[in-house]
Amino acid sequence: MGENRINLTSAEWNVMECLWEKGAITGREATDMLEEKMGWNRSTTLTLLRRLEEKGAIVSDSKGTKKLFAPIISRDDAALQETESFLERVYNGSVSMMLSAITKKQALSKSEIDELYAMLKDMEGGDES
Amino acid sequence: MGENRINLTSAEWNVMECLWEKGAITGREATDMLEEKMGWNRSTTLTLLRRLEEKGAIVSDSKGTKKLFAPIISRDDAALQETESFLERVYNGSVSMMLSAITKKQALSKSEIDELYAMLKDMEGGDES
DNA sequence: TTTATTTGTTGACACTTGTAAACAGTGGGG
DNA sequence: CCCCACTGTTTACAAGTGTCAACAAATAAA
Repeated sequence: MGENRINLTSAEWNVMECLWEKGAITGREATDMLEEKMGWNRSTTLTLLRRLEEKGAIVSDSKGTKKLFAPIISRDDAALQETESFLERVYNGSVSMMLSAITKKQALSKSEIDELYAMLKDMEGGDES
Repeated sequence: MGENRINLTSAEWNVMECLWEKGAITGREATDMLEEKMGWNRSTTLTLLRRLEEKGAIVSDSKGTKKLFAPIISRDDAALQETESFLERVYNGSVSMMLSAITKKQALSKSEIDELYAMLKDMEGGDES
């Protein structure tokens, strides 16, 4: 596939979260959810859905009157792309530089630390049980 | 310090990088650097400098004809703020979730892993007992 | 079948961002 | 003293974003 490089705006992320959570939703469900969660006007949500479809992030299936929207790009892919451009822009692409910046200001929670630890151990192949 | 919540755009980051690198620069130096590095027109750089001053990210000192621009916010602070909003938006504020996403697609370099490891060990050591 | 309601489509508008041309003050050379 | 090069200020403009109101098609309700 080639239509990559899809860039989601902040508002669009909120819409996508719904799609990813539900898998596929009708316009009604979307407007309800986002009215609830974000206080958005119906039109706002529908506009965002249209724009998302235009940029190829989702597809819509018009069965009868109602439309069904479903995500094309996965949350992982979207997140990863965001992450790459973010890391590049702010930390010259270095993860550890970011981690260092974070921990300099606010401590990570114990559970967060544990998780990271486990992850790294895993990657390394665990040389230090 | 109270005028926080400064949000830098992608283009503005490039300008700030110069300021952070040099500490303080004249308009001339800035336009030269960014013409070199980004291919920007003189006006573009000057506009960005103005906007950055408007949003309180830098200050200018008009000594005689030439202006001297200097950063107000530190790179660390700017980076941290970006990081927070980014993590929130994309990973629900979870660092480990991000790390996991990254490593799922591309392996971190050995040195990157080592660095992270050291950092964590350091943190953990603090509240061992 | 009229009318009210639901659902989708268009048009709009203010604001931000990226880029730059046009204009203006000024200080040095000739 | 006049003009030029240099530096800074204004104005502009197209795209992108966040938000909706208006309008239209279709359906359910009266």
